[in-house]
Amino acid sequence: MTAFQKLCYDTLKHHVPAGSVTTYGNLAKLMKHPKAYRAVGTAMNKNPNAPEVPCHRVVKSNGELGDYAFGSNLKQKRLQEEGVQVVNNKIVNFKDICL
DNA sequence: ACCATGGCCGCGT
DNA sequence: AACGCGGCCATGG
Repeated sequence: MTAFQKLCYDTLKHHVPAGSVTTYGNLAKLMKHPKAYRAVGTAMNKNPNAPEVPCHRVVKSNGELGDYAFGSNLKQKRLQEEGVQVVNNKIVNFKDICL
């Protein structure tokens, strides 16, 4: 496990509660690596222990689900179980629940 | 050390 | 509103 990955997982775990979501780009900013959003996706893909580490709460900047290591269908399921509405592969009220 | 690839982003057309 | 395109950066071969 690299330091960068640990930073991703910790930041995510501490900054994004159930019921809300964030984006790869935003998570990168929170880590003080504003331009590493792409690398964040790579890290999420490695995804050590989901859903312990809530990588399913990280979505695209346009409100679409984005991908998921275990299938975007499962990502949607996980989100809905936390009360996040998803319709047509997009987050409902994205602007309101995105940090 | 080099190259390619990805759970991406924003801008321009 | 839908593409295309270049930029960015950690990983793996």
